[in-house]
This record gives sequence, structure tokens and C-alpha cells, in this order.
Amino acid sequence: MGRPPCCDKSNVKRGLWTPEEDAKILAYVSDHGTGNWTLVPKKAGLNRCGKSCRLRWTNYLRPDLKHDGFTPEEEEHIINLHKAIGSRWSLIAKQLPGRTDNDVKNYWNTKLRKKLLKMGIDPITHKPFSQIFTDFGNVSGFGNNDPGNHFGRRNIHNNNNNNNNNMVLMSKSEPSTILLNKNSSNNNNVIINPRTGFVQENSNLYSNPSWEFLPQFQVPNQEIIIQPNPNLFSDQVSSSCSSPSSSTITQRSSTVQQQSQIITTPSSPFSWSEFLLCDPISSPDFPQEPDNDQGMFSSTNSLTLAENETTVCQINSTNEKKFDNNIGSDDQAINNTNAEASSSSGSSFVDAILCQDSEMSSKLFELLDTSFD
DNA sequence: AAAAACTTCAACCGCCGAGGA
DNA sequence: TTCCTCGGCGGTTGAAGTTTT
Repeated sequence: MGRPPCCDKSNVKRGLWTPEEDAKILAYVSDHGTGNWTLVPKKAGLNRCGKSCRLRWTNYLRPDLKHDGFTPEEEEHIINLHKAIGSRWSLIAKQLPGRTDNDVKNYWNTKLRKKLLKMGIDPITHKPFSQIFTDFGNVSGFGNNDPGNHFGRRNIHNNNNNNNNNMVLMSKSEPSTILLNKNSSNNNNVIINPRTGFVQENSNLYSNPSWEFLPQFQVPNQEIIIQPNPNLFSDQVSSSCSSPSSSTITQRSSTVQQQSQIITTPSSPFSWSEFLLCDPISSPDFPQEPDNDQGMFSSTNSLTLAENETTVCQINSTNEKKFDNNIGSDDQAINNTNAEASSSSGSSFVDAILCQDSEMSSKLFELLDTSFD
């Protein structure tokens, strides 16, 4: 049973607040204090949702709030706190008198994040990109000459980065990474050279012929769901791991799933979406990759990356259902994630797809039979 | 000068846990 | 124990403002 709405949304005013409305809130709070916000609109004579009133008070009207710009000291404090605890904006805001979580969050997303990117620092891990890619390349065969490996499941990543829905794609022709920025209001892309850590914004990614990722997706007329993978540079990693108030698996998964990217191309009997949404490791048919040909998502990589973090508690959204049923601790989730991460190889990718497809087809018939019975 | 592109940030959304009936 | 309300949180949206073309 879902939670009922806090108010009749069709009959309340929304949008920006007028000075008159602000005055009513201020008058009410000065008389009655805060608390029981659902009654505030009625008592204060406002045609607003109580929740909206509370937000207006806490984010704007509170007398202890600062409304001027962030100082360099505050900026540094935010960066340090974000490095330590991730996007726990309310916790960060508590360390900054006069600032709200909304202020801090907005300031991070509009200023600090970009500032770090331009400095060649990953705003998630707070490490220089050059270091990340050096570490990454050392264990993943990142710079190897295996062109067949570039666009398997392992090579398509969504950098689940706050609200920006970035995807990381590897170029076939050079070991660079593109962060595809899917921000609704900002379509700029960021290109990073892993060797140098150089960061460059580029809004014309698709026009650059040196990036050969599109031909890799020529599975006709199917949705290609690029699963966001929290294993890499994931905000979920830093935030969910470092916070004592851990999010639930379901919560993380739903967030991640919302950010799946869909690319549509022309037809094929093969379902990418099913393949990518299932867990190949659970299939005994799925070939395992030899240790000497570790791809980007080998368990070794995952562990190596994990070692660079304080803790590891990554959940792959594709396994949500399984985790919901099976896991009892984050340790298991880690194991599952690492196991999942170790799956697949470029050369056997098609075989794996075919196996998976036939297995799913047989299961579907079984399921249908059962249902009809 | 006008249009397009980009940025900012207030406000909203949906989920969660706590606590009371 | 269950249901409901409330406050809190992080993520997202979109209007308004600003800058660029």
C-alpha cells in the first residue's frame, strides 16, 4: 500500500514563492514555531503543500541561513567532506553553518564538480584521472591490442555520477575514455586521456570519427541497454560505502536502473536488453575468462579498484532480484559483484549471447506451460 | 539585436525510517 | 503487528537568468 499524498496536489499552488507567501510563513513560525508542517498551510492561510512550506523554510527563510556566495574555505571544506563521506549533503551542510543541504548540493553540482574535472580530478574518487587510469590500465590490460574486447558488456560503463548519468566508453583507437554527460540541461561531454589525465569538454562527440564505438553496437533493431555499472568511478560506491546509514540494495538498484541508457538501432532476434539485464555468471554455459586475459571487469580489476576505496559494497543493478532474495550482507553482494565482474570475454561474447538466448527461450516455454496449467 | 546555448538554483519528487495510534 | 503521518534525504527538473554566437 503506497503512501497517500501529503496534500491534494491538484489544489495547491506550486512553483516559486511570492514575498507575501514568505511573509505568511515567517509570521506563522514566529508565532508558533516550527513543527507539524501539514497544518502550517491551513493555519498560515497558504494554499501550499505542507512539505513545500517546510522546504521553503528550511532552504530559504530560516533566519540563520547565509545567502551570500561560498567562501574558499567553505569550498575546501565541502571538497574534503565529499571526499570523506560522498554525497551526504545533509551531513556536509551540518558542518557549514548557515548552509543547507540544497545549497551544498547545488554548489557541488554546478561549481565544484566542474572545477575538479577541469583540474583533472575525478569528482567521485577525488583522485587525478591519470592515476586512476594508470592503476586501472595496470591490471586490466587496458592498453592491450585486443580490439575485440572493447565493447563487450565490460567495456560499457555508466558513471553513475550524481545527477549526470555519465557513461564511460572506451575508444577502440586509443585508450581514452569518454564520459557521456546525459545531464538534461547540459549535453557537454568530457573526454579524458588516461595517460595524461587531460580533461576536455566536447559537445560534438558523435561527430568525431576517431571514436569507433557506434559500429560495435550493430545489433539491429533492438534496444541496447547500457547498464550503469557502479563498479567504476561510481558515486554510489563512495556514498553508499562510506555512509554509516547505508542505503538498501533496492534503493541503490532503483536509482541505478533509472539511469540505464537506451540506444535503439535497426532488427535482430537477439535481445540485448535481456542479455544485459540478466546475470551471465549464473549461467553455467557462460564462458569464464582466463586469468591472463583479464578484461576491465575482471575480479582482479574490481578488487584493485576497490582497494582504492575505503570499503567495497558495490551492487550491480542487474542482479537486484537475486540479491533481494539471496544476500544477507554486503559481503555477499561484494562476492556476487566480483563474480559478475569476472564474467565474459570478448572472443566468446557471441557464444555466450547465443547460449543465454536459447536458455532463456527454453525457460520461457517452461514458464508459459506452468502458467497455462 | 535576436536567438541559441548554457548555467544556476529553487522547488519538486519519491523513497525511507521513526514514531505514534 | 499493522497502518498511517511526518520529517528528512538525495536526486532531478525546469524556469529564469546569463553568456555566447
